[in-house]
Amino acid sequence: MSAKPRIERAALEVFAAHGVDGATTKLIAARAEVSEGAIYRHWKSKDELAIGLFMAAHKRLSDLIEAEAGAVHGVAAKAAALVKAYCTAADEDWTLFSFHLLQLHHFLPYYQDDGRDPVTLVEMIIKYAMMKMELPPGDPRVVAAMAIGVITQTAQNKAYGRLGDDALSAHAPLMTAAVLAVLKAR
Amino acid sequence: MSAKPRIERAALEVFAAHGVDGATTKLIAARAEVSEGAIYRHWKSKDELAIGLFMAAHKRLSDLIEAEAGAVHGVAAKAAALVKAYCTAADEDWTLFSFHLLQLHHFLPYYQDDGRDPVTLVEMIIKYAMMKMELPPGDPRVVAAMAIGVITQTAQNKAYGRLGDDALSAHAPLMTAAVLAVLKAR
DNA sequence: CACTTGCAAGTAAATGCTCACATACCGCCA
DNA sequence: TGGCGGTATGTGAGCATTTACTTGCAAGTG
Repeated sequence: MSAKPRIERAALEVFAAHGVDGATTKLIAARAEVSEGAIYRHWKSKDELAIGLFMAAHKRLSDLIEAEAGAVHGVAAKAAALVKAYCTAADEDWTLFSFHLLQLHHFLPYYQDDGRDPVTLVEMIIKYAMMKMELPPGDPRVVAAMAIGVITQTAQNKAYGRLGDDALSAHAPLMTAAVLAVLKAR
Repeated sequence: MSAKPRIERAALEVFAAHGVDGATTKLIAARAEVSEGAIYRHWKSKDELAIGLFMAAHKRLSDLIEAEAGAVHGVAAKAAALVKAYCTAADEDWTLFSFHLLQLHHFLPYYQDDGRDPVTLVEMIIKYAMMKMELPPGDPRVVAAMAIGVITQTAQNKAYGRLGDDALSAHAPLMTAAVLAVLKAR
């Protein structure tokens, strides 16, 4: 079996557990049952490996949000779509998702803001809904942050082991109601 | 002027910017305009320094939540108190607060759960309110996470520079309404 | 053969931390 | 008051270890 996917999995787990700076190439190699040199056959540096994994998660989540939210109309449906996007990403690869969640701030300097990150996407949805009077007025940046916070903090607490082993989607109905309530609250 | 407080400030800034593992003792010393050795006159290790700072922030926030929420009655007032506690902590020392916010997961293994962390405190408030039928039933762990997420994600986006330079408390009314909406939503 | 993938041993640089030494501070008693 | 000793504080060169990464070689593949 090829080493590359094994290294990716191992790196993901180690990065999620120890952070990018706390992770060592030795640990990653050991976990993948591969020599350290093997890593450098496929990536130029530890950081390139980390960035690649992070961007994959980032893109996956952004794509899901765009697809789910773009397919429906009305605030309630958009809220449900947002929750569904996060839950799908979390359920289909929890390690990748939690790595993205917990290490976000490490990579902020890297990703160019092409407006395709989750926060900006949600901001735009909210702005549009406010224009159409489907939502009461208010700073869209703050409203977006609060709505996303409902989901991400729940996911974080799950990552911290405070919510048991249920999939994130087990809490989707509750989160959907809460996101919608946040959007409408003022 | 004594070096200890200067080191604490410098460490806080460097930890917040680079993370605990990414921060070097050399950088901290340089920023504090102090020799590296001076750090070790006051702390046994870099980690001890980091843990000390983190715990100070952790305790401050927990104390504020306990005090503010303990002084009022009713769900609406408790929600306002929670927001006020976070805003006070953030406004009185933003560097300390954002360090605590962004590096939380690094210190999770350390703090013994004596039930005095912010999440547990909020969970207990919610449980009690549900018992008294002031809130609709639901998993208190998830409801607490969602309510806190409204505040922490807003703070995180501010830390990421997405909300301008206003104090966190500038958004307190909006956050209070949102937290209350989350608590009641189902 | 050409090319990719993997290994084991190694390298230079960096990191956290120490230690011998210097200086500032402070109570104490003549 | 002023000199004295003990302690707390700060220095910076230096140490052992760890780190990311490299390199020469071998085996698999087509």
